[in-house]
Amino acid sequence: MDSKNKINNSLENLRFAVLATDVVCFRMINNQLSVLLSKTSSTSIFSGKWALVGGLILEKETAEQSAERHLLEKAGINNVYKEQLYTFSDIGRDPRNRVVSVAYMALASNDPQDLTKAKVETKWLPVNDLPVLAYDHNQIVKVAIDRLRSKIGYTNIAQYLLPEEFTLSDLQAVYETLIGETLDKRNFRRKILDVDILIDTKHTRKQGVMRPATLYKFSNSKKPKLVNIL
Amino acid sequence: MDSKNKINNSLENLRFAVLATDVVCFRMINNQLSVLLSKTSSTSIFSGKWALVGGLILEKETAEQSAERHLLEKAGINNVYKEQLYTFSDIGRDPRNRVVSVAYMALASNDPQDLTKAKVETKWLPVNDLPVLAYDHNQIVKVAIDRLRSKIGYTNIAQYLLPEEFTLSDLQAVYETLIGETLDKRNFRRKILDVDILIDTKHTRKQGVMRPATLYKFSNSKKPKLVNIL
DNA sequence: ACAAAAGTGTTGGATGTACACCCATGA
DNA sequence: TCATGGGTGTACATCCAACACTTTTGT
Repeated sequence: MDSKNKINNSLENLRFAVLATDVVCFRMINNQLSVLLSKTSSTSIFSGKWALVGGLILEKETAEQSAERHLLEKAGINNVYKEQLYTFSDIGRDPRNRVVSVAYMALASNDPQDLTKAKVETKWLPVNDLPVLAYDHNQIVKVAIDRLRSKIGYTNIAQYLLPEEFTLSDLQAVYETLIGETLDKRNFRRKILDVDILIDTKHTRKQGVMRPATLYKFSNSKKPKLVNIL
Repeated sequence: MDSKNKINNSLENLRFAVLATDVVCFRMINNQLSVLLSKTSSTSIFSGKWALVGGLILEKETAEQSAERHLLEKAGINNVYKEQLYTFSDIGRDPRNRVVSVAYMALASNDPQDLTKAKVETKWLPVNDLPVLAYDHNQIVKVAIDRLRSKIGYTNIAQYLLPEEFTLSDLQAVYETLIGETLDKRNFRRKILDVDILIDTKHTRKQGVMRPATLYKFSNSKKPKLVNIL
């Protein structure tokens, strides 16, 4: 790469790969961690298999912008928490061409989809019950689950899986599902209230026949104090 | 992307980017966290500036293989701990072409270089004293430092910055440098020995005029138990 | 009055922190 | 014998885990 000519001459050879992004978008459904899938077109080599939402990165967008765009255009999801997960560059991961994919993890709360904007068929499946997905997408989901499980322990990331206002029982259920064990209600409440990241909204929610629960929200003004639940 | 023709016709347009990798290789020098830099060629647009070690990803290699290759070919470094850091895809990060870089963090112990294999001029600089680097490499280094600082708290990653055998004082110094505060010697030793990841090699190291220190090594057989130093 | 989830305190054990002196060695 | 880093124990405070019953509501 010493002269400009050399660069230009070889440029076509160096541009051998297509860039893509895949988004592992999680959401809690009936206390199960669920992932957003989209149906591949019936003419693709994975004809009819389910895949993550994603697609090509365009020349004038960053990987993150591309992930946002695909989430919105394909699934009608906008404005959710998102973080870069890992870049998958195995040579044969797409049998047709070399495709390098920058994967993202996204976390949504209830009912995040505006289906009028969704261009492809999507569905949510519990992560414990996934079929064989297209490409290496099972592997990508696994990496995302590991990341989410580990971050729940030392960050307040759980908030992105909940609506704006939620009960302490809702929050506890998210923790319990993600770490896979039950927690003591009294200890959980004391700890989560002690670290001072929740605000009592003074609202309550009645459901059915039980005593109404008070609703809390996360105080995003405070510095991200760690929560050491178990 | 419905027909094969459409794919082939547009493929050249979709291959707009060059893929590269950049490696943030850390090492402790005189109790300072230091990073490996390489000199850019004097004909590059960053003529003479220092940059991370890295380069293009080739058609037949993964990002990780490419990072390994560049570390070896350019800096003569082989067989070090390595983990994927982040993928940088900002549109203007290389002023000449669109270059998407998959960055890695590498951790080396003392004197990891075989300089007979190093093809370019390199040096190690303390991270607290870096000049303006080429491209967005200052930003990449910052991400790597943040990652390392945070992982030191809940993993045993410190081991990769030390030689095979080391004293407890060596290990404590790595922790102290990375977290930026001093630790109590007795508490540090008790905790690190309690978690049962170190093996007493029965060797000792004398240096200068002091009492010899016993050398330990990490027991990689054990499951990666966490160390909660501070 | 009952069903169902909300909400609430205490105690014993474990863990973490603060702290200062003697030891082994080579010069 | 001195200078240097190596190595050791205890007491107090704090944090964490285990544990069960009362409250509020709608039917």
